[in-house]
Amino acid sequence: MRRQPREEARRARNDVYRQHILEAAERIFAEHGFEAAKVQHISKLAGLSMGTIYAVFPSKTDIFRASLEERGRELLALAEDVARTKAGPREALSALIEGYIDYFLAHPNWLRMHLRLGTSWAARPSGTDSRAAQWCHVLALQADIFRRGIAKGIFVDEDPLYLSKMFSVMDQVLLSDWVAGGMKEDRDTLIRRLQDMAERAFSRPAGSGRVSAARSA
Amino acid sequence: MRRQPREEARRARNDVYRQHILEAAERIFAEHGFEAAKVQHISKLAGLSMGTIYAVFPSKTDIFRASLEERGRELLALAEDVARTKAGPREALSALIEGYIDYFLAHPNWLRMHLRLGTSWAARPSGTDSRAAQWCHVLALQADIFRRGIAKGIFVDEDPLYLSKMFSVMDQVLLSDWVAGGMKEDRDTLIRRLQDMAERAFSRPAGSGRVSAARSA
Amino acid sequence: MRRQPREEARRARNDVYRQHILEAAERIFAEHGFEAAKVQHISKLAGLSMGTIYAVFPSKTDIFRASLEERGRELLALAEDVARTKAGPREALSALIEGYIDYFLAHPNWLRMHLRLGTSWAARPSGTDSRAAQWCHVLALQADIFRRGIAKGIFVDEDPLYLSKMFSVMDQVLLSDWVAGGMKEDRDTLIRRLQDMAERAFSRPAGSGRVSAARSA
Amino acid sequence: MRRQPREEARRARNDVYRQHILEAAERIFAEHGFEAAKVQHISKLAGLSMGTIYAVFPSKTDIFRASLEERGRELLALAEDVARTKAGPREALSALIEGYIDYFLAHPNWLRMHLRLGTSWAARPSGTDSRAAQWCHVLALQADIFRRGIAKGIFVDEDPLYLSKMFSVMDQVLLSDWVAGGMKEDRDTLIRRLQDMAERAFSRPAGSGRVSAARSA
DNA sequence: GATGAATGAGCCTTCATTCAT
DNA sequence: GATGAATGAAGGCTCATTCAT
Repeated sequence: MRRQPREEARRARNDVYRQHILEAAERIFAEHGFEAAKVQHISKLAGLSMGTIYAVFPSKTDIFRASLEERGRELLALAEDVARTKAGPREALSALIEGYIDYFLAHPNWLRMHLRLGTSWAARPSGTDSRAAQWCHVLALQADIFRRGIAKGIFVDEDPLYLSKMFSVMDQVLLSDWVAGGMKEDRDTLIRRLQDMAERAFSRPAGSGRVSAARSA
Repeated sequence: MRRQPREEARRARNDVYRQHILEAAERIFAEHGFEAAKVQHISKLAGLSMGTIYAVFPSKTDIFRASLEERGRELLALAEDVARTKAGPREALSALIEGYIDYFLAHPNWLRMHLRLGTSWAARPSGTDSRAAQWCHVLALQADIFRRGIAKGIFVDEDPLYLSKMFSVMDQVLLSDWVAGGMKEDRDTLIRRLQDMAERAFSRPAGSGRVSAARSA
Repeated sequence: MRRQPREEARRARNDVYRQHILEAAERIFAEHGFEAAKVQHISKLAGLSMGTIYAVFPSKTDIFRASLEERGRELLALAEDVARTKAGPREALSALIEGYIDYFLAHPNWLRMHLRLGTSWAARPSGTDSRAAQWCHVLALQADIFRRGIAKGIFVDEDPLYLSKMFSVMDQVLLSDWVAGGMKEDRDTLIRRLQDMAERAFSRPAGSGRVSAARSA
Repeated sequence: MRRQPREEARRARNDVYRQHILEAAERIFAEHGFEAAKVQHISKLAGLSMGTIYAVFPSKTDIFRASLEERGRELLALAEDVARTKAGPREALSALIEGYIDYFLAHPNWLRMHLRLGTSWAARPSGTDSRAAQWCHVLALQADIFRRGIAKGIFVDEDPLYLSKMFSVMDQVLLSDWVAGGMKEDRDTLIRRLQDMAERAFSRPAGSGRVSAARSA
């Protein structure tokens, strides 16, 4: 029973280190990419010794994975939350947009790191890692929203997963464009721009189906 | 005059090697990314010795750059051609879609490699290399098409560069989705899907013209 | 104030390594020459890992240069000291002989390494490095002693730089002969042999030149 | 019997190649040193293909060795000739000086290559090769001249091999100084300078020793 | 427990040597 | 016989990981 508090203390300290390391790592990974990033740099930036880093994470790859998964989990939770609470597909999409943009604004390094990966929305990421599974999960949740929207005639009749991927990259392009442009626009402008784009890209054109199709050709 | 044919032969052989190496390299780079790709692997896949590889390319980095630039140049030429010959913004966009899809279908590994980079449409690509400049050029050409379309009231009134980036990733997502799905759809289906998506995403919604246009200007 | 000792300790350890590596390297370089010497060998001989070697010296070339320069600096200091303190050219030469022999006896591997270079007293050493400049400096200092001796009618009327080079190789031959012969003679014998040789080779023969020649014998 | 002429022709052609390659090699070795010299360069300079080079010499090392031995043999022959024909030690030394200087003036690249080795007069040259043996032979022949001179009271009473080595480096320094200075002095000046130096360095000083000293002056 | 110096496996690149033409 | 393109073993250097303090 005496060991309990000590164990707790250890765990608490470990968690503090964990977050601290992840933040440093994200910045390094964002700036150099996985391979070019040196654990030494992470250690320096975090102000922790190599030993401490390796006491918390078994390997460089694990740090990377952890970052991807941890943030991914948060995004996933966000998507799940939206999927659970928002009945209307349009409202759900709108909520996702707000949620994602807020999240990325809060974690710009992770955004850059994520953008660097590029393959996120591609098929088979190099490692058969759980990060891919996670991302698939996010895409699936989004796809589900699209599926419901398609069924209701709100969204265009395309493969929901395809729409889901399109949605994700739109999100990413918007933000990467924002990063590239010096992060000048404010949150609401970003949200509106993405809302507009999504509205256009995914909404079934008025009167489409049957008749008006002739006009769109 | 006797030396001429020999020199030509050498050059011809060198070009064959060059293409052969680039193809092998693109596959390796596509699968592992630049850093994790080992020249040894490229050499094995190409069925050529290290020495031969290094007789054609001075370094691993040069192979990478060459691939990016060579293909990039072709894509750029394509975009320039479209920009020059197609007067109407809508026709130009349509021609780009056909051109890109045909090109990527012919070079799937390069597509994957390109997708891996991810940063193409992001701000500051890792190296201050000409590849970035090239990509910027492509984006600028596309942006010009959008600018003309916006001026004519055909496309939505958004930053043309932003639209240009969106267009590029849509292209890439479509194709990466196609790769992920086992390359089942045929060319025309792909083109139509992308045409539809672009039409929706970039065309000024019917009725949005006229009145509100004044405000947005 | 706490960091001071740690920093000092690091520096001290680094210096120990530095000397240790240089000693091992000198032996390897002495035995194989620069190109044929493998860093691996140095590492093995020093009992240090590659990483440690490269933590102290940035490159193989730097190890070589460091050795040449470090010892060269000591020799240069010796020559400068002699040039400064000894008024009479003959005493100066004598002091140089003692100094050099003592120095080389203390650093036989460096002697062999230096002998290998061979070009020390030749025109254009391979690298346009400071080592050449250093050696030139030593030769110039010696030449100055000869110049003064020539002016006083003590030394033969030849190009001082030529005499300086001759003097240097005599030194080297004596010692290399001593190394080749198993290092049997003691310090004083070596010094006497070189003194005698230098006396004969450089002193103005009796009766040559004017009057005072007689006194110089 | 038909094969004989063909065999002879082959041998003759081979000899022409051999000399041609050696000359090119000497220049390359002189300029870059053994390790840094590339067989490719030798091939280019000689205007012969790699295959031809390797048809004549089994390896790069063999080219080097051949050059050293071939020229060394000529020098050895020269020394042997002098040793055989010149009775008086002083005349012999004088003849050697003329012979060496003429030889080196005729083969400046070999001189530079030889100077680069540096170890000629050092103890144990890296390879236990015949070149060392050869050089030892030259040194021994010279030593014999000195021995005779010492016995006659003409030369100073020092180890003849030591004197022989000293003589060799003096030769080399003189020539390397000449090379360094832009090869301005003419043959006779060089010979006189070396004669003077040798006379001073090796001759028994007047009045040293008893009787014969008078004669030696 | 924390440190950071030490380790050494692994990669890019070169060049002596070979062999198909 | 001559060619020179192709080969691949080997070496300099880096950096993820460990362990003595």
